[in-house]
Amino acid sequence: MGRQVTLEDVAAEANVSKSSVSNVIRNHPNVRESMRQRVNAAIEKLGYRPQAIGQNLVSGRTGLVSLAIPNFAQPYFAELARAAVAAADDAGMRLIVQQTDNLLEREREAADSWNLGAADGLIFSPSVIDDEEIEARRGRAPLVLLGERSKLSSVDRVGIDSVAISHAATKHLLDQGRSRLVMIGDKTFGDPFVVSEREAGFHLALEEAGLHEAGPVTAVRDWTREDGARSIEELIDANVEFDGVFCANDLLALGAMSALRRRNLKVPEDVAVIGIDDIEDGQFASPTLSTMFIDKEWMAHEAIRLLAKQLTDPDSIPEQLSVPFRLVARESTASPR
Amino acid sequence: MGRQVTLEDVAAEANVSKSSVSNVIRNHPNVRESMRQRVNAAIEKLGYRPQAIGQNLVSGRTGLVSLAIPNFAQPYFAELARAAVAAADDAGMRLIVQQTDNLLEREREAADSWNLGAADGLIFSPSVIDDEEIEARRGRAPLVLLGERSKLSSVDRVGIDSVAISHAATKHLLDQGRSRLVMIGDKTFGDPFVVSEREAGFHLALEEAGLHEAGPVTAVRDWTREDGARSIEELIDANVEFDGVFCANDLLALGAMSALRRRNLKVPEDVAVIGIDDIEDGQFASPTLSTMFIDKEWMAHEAIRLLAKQLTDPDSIPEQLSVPFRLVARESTASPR
DNA sequence: TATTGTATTTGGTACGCTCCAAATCGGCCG
DNA sequence: CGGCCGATTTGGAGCGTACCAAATACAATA
Repeated sequence: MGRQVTLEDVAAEANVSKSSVSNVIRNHPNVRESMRQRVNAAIEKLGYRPQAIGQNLVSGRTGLVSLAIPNFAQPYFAELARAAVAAADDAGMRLIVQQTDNLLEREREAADSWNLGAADGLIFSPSVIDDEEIEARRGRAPLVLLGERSKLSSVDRVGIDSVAISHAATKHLLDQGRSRLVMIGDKTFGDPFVVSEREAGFHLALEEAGLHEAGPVTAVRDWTREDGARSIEELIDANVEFDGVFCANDLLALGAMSALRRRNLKVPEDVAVIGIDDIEDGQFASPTLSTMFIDKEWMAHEAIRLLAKQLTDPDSIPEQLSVPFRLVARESTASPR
Repeated sequence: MGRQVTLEDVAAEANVSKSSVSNVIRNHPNVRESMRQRVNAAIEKLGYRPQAIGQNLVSGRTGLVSLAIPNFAQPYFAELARAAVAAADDAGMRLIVQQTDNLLEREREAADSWNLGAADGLIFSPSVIDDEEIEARRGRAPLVLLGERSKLSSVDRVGIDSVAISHAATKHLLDQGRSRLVMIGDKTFGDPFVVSEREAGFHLALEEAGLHEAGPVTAVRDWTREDGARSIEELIDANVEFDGVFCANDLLALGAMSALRRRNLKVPEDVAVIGIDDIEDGQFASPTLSTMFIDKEWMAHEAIRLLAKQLTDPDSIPEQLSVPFRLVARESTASPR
């Protein structure tokens, strides 16, 4: 099978120089019409397609950005990925994807500048690796972190103010008249920083309400439906009494609702449930799930913007942003009448 | 800021030739220990990282594969993407992602060999574009199609036997004692081939059961929860009587269940619902959703295998595979007692 | 027609790395 | 100690494209 057609082949076919072909392709202003036609004819005839590799070599850029997130199938990240692909597209970039599965080793690989491969930069949503290590492993390539806020001010970051979000979610439960609250999702596994922030927000709201005796916070392995369901069963089996559940994310909340139903507890009559993320499932769950909306499109858009900024100006000053959020009250936290 | 460190810089630092540095990096067998150490020291000192672009240029390969699917946020595709990323990783490849949003124009771009960019090949799950056009637009680059079966035998394809799957799903509803069936999801929008296959399976099962008078099949714009919900409301508003709903995918089914609940119809007591895909949500829906399991990991794995095969042998004979599936009966189709 | 200035075209080099043939090294045998 | 041979190392030629300075073509002017 014939090898790839190159610029040079086209030049030979059209009896012109490589440069002229290049000029036509990149439609350089000063190209005579006759030249354009001759070259285009040759391109057509040979079925030539510019090969990105060659272009990249010259420019030193590939237009590719690496996106490293824990799990593409998890709705929050799936929605984030969707937004990121779209945002990258708008910016004329493409995404190379990596999945860390919340494994430290995989996150290390992702953070390691060794593994950038062809990408011009990295957008990384870390889970278990800590900031210092990310900082240590990053090369000189552009890096944008996604997710929780961080003490690190040397890196561009599109953050989530988990304390404020959790506080608002918990306060909503309290406002709806719930007072015996539990939280699902704590710091035992996963990103220690995230969960402690979410837990902090939870406790903060309880204290503001004068509930100094905090409800239990259950540990989960991952933030999945299974874990949410299991947590509820453990609480019930331990005879914990509660009328409100704050879940560290919507997936846990959906799992929790599923287990509550299995144990014949009615949501929201017996127990109110609220999550975080506002994934689409929540709108169609039964009952519909109250949650904290997080603007994933904004996150993706800003992440791409920050990356582009670094690409343009490697010495730009890092920004730390905080994503917009708001309460979305649905059936799962309706007041018991 | 200092530019990228190159192989040549390392060679200069270590006082050896570029070739030797290259040998050490690619750990060529015949390299003396002293050489290895000297070079590694220099690499360490300069913080050198091989730049993929250079390697690619020589090999003509980037190790990147493009994955084009409609929507990363849609659970079926999210799960497929997750599996694909993992499978690519196992094969030492990485994925560049594209999202077509079921738009013909975007699918054309994806299919167009122009847009392969740095990728060595393309794994494409088409939705609205037809086979002939894909065939016409593909260059010589490796291509693997995902999704429905096709008449095209000139392309590797990991197919879904939609007729058989829909037939099995519909038969399950009938087996559970339902007889007034409707189907949600038809050929008006989206991939004409897919839906007509799914519809064909539906009708086939009805005819086998002697129900020659087929139930209505509602058209949907996309295959989303919203569309599933709207379809149910339209059916009810049109006073259609039914005790079983076959949905072309799980998302439609989840939307349908949500609307049924809103209209005070009990699932499965009043109406049984079944979907296709076995997305994770279904297990935690209320009631849990019966569905047809489709092995997405197998699909992803085979797709990568086929792509690798084409990369190895460009003249290999195209294969058309059919993904394994099976019925997963859950609460939503339990028999009314 | 010679001249000048502008519009086009072109040759050649650089990009970072791999690979291969040729050169060099080092040890061993006679 | 010279000669050999296998083990190492090295120079240099690409890989496909962009860019730039230099060369050439063309048109208009004197």
